[in-house]
Amino acid sequence: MRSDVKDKIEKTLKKIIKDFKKDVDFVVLPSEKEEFGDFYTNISFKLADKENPPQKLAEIIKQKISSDLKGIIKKIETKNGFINFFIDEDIYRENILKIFQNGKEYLKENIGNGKKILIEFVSANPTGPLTIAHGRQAAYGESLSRILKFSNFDVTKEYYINDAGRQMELLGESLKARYYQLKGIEYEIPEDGYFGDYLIDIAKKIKEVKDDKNFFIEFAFNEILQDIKKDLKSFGVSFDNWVKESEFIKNKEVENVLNILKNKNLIYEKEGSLWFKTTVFGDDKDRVVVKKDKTYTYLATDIAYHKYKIERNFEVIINIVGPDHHGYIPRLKASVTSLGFNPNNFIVLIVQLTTLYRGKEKLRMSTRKGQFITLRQLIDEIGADATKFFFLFRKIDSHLDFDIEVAKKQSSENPVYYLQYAYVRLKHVIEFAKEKGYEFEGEQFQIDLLNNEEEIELMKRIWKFNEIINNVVKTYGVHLLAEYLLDISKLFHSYYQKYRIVGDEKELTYARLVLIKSLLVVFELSLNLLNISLPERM
RNA sequence: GCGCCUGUAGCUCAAUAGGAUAGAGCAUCUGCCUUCUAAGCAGAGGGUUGCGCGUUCAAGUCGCGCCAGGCGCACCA
Repeated sequence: MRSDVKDKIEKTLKKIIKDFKKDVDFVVLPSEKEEFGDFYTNISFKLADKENPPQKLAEIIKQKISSDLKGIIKKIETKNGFINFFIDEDIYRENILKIFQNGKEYLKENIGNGKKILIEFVSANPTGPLTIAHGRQAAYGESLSRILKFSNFDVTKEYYINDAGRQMELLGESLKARYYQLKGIEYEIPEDGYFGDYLIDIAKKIKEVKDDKNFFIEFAFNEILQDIKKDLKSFGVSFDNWVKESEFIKNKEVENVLNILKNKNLIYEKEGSLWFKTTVFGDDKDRVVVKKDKTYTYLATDIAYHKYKIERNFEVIINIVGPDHHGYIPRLKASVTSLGFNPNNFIVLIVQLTTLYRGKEKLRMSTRKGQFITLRQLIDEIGADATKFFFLFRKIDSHLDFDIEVAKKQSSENPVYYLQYAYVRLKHVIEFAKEKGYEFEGEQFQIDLLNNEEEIELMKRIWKFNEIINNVVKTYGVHLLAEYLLDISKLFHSYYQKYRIVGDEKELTYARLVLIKSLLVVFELSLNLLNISLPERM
C-alpha cells in the first residue's frame, strides 16, 4: 500500500538523520513531475549549513539509504538538492492484483481506529424549503461522513431541528394569513413573516382548522419537515438522528445545563436577563441566555444540545455550518469548553455560499421574502448527480458561482458525466470480455505484460488512492477525491482510445483485464464515497 | 470600525505541512468514428497568482500593510 512505502522512506530517513545530530522536520511527498520520480524529500535543505550545502548532503544521504530500500525503490536520484525516489514498478502491479483479488476491502485503511465522531450538518430551520446553500452543505457532509466511515471512524450524522421560538410563531402566523387569504378573508402576513409561495401550497392542504393555538405552527412545521426529508432523500443524504430543539426545553435540560453553568459561576444577571460569561473563553462579549421576557435565546437551547452531544461520548464533534454562523462559533466553543469538552476536538467547518446566476443576473436569496431557488428546483433542472458534483469538486472555502443557464446548457458536458462515462466503459469492457469467453477463474495473470507508459501511469494513479483518502481525512477536503477521480478518468479514456483491451493475445488481454477490474473497484468505491450514482449505461 | 472567507488563464476552479518549469475543465482553433459506447481521443494558443514590503536556501502558500468582493458583528434562528 502506498502509505506503507512512504512510511518506510520516512523511517529510513529518520534513522540516518541521527548521524547528523540535528533534529529537523522534513517531508516526503509525491513528486509533481515524472523526472522527479514518485516521491521526493527536502531533507537535505533542512540539514544544510554553510559547510554542507544541500547538494552535497543529498549525495551523502543517497549513499546511506539506497541499500535499505531495496525491493521498493528502483532508483534514487539527487537533483537541485532534492532526493527523488523512483518506485519499483512491480509494487504497482502487485497493488492492482491485490485490488483485483480483494476488491475495495484492500483499499480500506484503518485511519480512524473506531474513533467516535458526530457530524451535525444541514440543520436548516423548518420554516421553508431547503436552499442551494443547504444543498452544498448536505452534499459535503454526506460525502465527508462516508469517507470517514470508510476510514474506520465511527460516524453519527445528525440534524438539529429548530422547532422552538419566535421563528416558529412567525411561521404559524404566516400560514394562518395564507389560509384566510385563500378563504377570501383579509389577513396580513406579519412584517417579518414568511412570504414564500410554498406557504400558499401548504395552506391549500388544510382541510379543517383545529381549535388549538399551535395548530398553524404544527401544520406548517410538519409539512415543511416532510418536504425537507423528501428533498434530502432524493439527494441521497440521510441522517442517523433528528434532534428537536423543543425537546431540550420540555425535558428541562436547558434549565439543567444553565444551573450547571451557574454553579461554575459562569452565569450572571444583568438588566433583567441572564448572561453567559463567554468572554472567559475568548468571545468578544458575554451573551444572553434568558431574555427579559424569560424565554430562552437560541444559545441557551444550543448549550443543552451540545451537552447532549458531549454526553454521548463523541471524541470529535463536527459542526458543518454556513458562513452566516461564523460569529456564533466563539459562543459554541465557549459552551462545549465550559462543559469540559476539549475545544480542539470541536470542529466547525464553514461551507461558503454559492452565488446563483441565471445568465448574467445574480439571484439574491431570502427565505423570508420567498425569493430563492430551492434545492428541489436545482435537482429537477440539472439532476442530482450533476448538482452534487458541482458542489463537491470545489473546496468548501471557495465562494462559488453557479450559473444555472450554463449548468443546464452544458449538462452533458458536466464533469460528472465524464466520470460516469468512464465507469460505464469499464463495466462494458468486462462484459464484452466475458462474451468473448474471458473468464477469470483459475487464471495465472502475467501482469508484467502491463508495461507501456499509459498502463504504468494508470497503475501509479490507482496506487495513489490511499494517499488521497488520507489527505481528505486530514484536511476534510472532499474535493480532493473528486479531482482524483477526474484525473484518473482522463487517463483511462485516453488509454481506452489508444489500446485495445480485449484483443487476440490471450495473456495480454487477461493482464489488461486485471487493470480494468481494479480500476472499476476504485471507481465504484470513489463514486459511492462521493455519493454519486453508478449508471448501468449512458 | 472589528472578525472570518475569497482574489490564480477570457470564464469556473485546483495546487498535501512553504518546495523544482503554477495545473485542470469550459470557451476558442486544428485533426480523429468499418473493430471493447465519440457523453470519447490527439494537438494548439492562453499567466507579473489583486498590489507592496518582509521572513526563508525556496512564497500562490507564512507575516505585516493596502485594494476589491462575500458573509457576519442581536435579549433573530
